[in-house]
Amino acid sequence: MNPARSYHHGDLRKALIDATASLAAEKGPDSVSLREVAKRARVSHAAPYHHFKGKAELLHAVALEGFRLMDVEMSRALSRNIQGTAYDRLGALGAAYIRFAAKNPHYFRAMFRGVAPDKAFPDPDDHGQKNFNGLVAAVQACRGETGKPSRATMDQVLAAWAIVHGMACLWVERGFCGTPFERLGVRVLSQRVIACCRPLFDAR
Amino acid sequence: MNPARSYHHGDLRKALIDATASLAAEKGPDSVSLREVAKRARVSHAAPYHHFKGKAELLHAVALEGFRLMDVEMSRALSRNIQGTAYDRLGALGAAYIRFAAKNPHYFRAMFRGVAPDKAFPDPDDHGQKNFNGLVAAVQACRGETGKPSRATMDQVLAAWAIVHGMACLWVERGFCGTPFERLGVRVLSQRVIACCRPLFDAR
DNA sequence: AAATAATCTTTACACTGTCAAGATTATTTC
DNA sequence: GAAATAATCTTGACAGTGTAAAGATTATTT
Repeated sequence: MNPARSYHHGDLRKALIDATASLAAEKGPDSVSLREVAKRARVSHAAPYHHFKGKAELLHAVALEGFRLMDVEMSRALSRNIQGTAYDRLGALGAAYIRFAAKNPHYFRAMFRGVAPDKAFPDPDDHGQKNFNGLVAAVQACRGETGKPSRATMDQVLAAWAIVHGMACLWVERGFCGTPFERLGVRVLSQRVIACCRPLFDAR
Repeated sequence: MNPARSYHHGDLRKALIDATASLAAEKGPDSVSLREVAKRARVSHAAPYHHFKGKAELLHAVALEGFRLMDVEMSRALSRNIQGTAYDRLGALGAAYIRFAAKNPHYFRAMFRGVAPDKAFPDPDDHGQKNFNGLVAAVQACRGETGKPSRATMDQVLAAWAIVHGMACLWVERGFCGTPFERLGVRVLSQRVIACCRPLFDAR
């Protein structure tokens, strides 16, 4: 039997998540409606309620998918830079963060628009945590530190995260409009910022 | 004649902006409806359309008001630190940026949620530009540079902006949940990140 | 005083999120 | 395998939403 044409959809949950993401990519995140998502999945307007408690939970699922995809990209960036300095790897990590946001603004927005406060929905795999641990390890490697991260290390982790997150947000939300950075591409901007911050993490 | 009770409101435009801001502060930015804004201003649900083309333009006006308020705070921060090093002033500027976002998350969100792309609405005073120029000047002062800012200076401007903006976004959107930074307050976090980045801007 | 413009209200419409009740299919139980 | 149960999807309904058009009221200009 063809599951695509049966009364039951087969894998509607994933279809809804994908439809939401693509719809957000096309029309912006604020104009994604549950009904159009359902229509795009060729399903009635109330069908999503059998897989999600409501719109918020669907958007949260999109966010989790985003964290998963980002985790994949970050891991790739690390594995591509095994034969480099520790700072090369940290820089590659940061560049991957920004590149992911620029390439998938819809996912990125879903990930950082009030997702955390709704702790009602648990994170099965917690890719966000994995990303964070990878960042800590990369900073530690730069400082030649092992074991429990020191406070100075955690301060640098905070700084590194803030830098790339700020760049990502400003780019995604068009924050550079009206400034001299307006004309530059993400690649150039991220490269410059990372090079500029090198003395912070590569000290000695 | 009492303007508050006449058929004409008197200063409905400002009342609508304020109502939108306070409503966003209470119920979150996504659940602010034009109709409730109008109700809060004791006016019929279609009255706002005589002052704004639609919901988007009203939100844009809130964003502009946010830039104005932020400009005030940043100027204050500068004037409070006249008798300090150049880096003190830059740090104060950054701290003010983060503090503003933490104290006025609704304004901050309105300012950086796809405001720029709608270039249809002009900015009368452009406080965003003023803020940016202040940042450039502060970085230049740290480097003892005068005249046209060099590329190295602009790179540092980019880095400084990204750092404080990233911190602000992560705090406002609860991005630190699930990390060791979760328990710390904004003040501590911003202070640490600024101190941590000092060698970048205070070099020599 | 009359005419015009600005401001606000009323009415209407399509669209939204959500729920309840019923229809259809899959899975379990005997 | 047949009956019972659960899972999934549909239909219908409701209050709220943004927006537009047309009418009512007040300010401003002529």
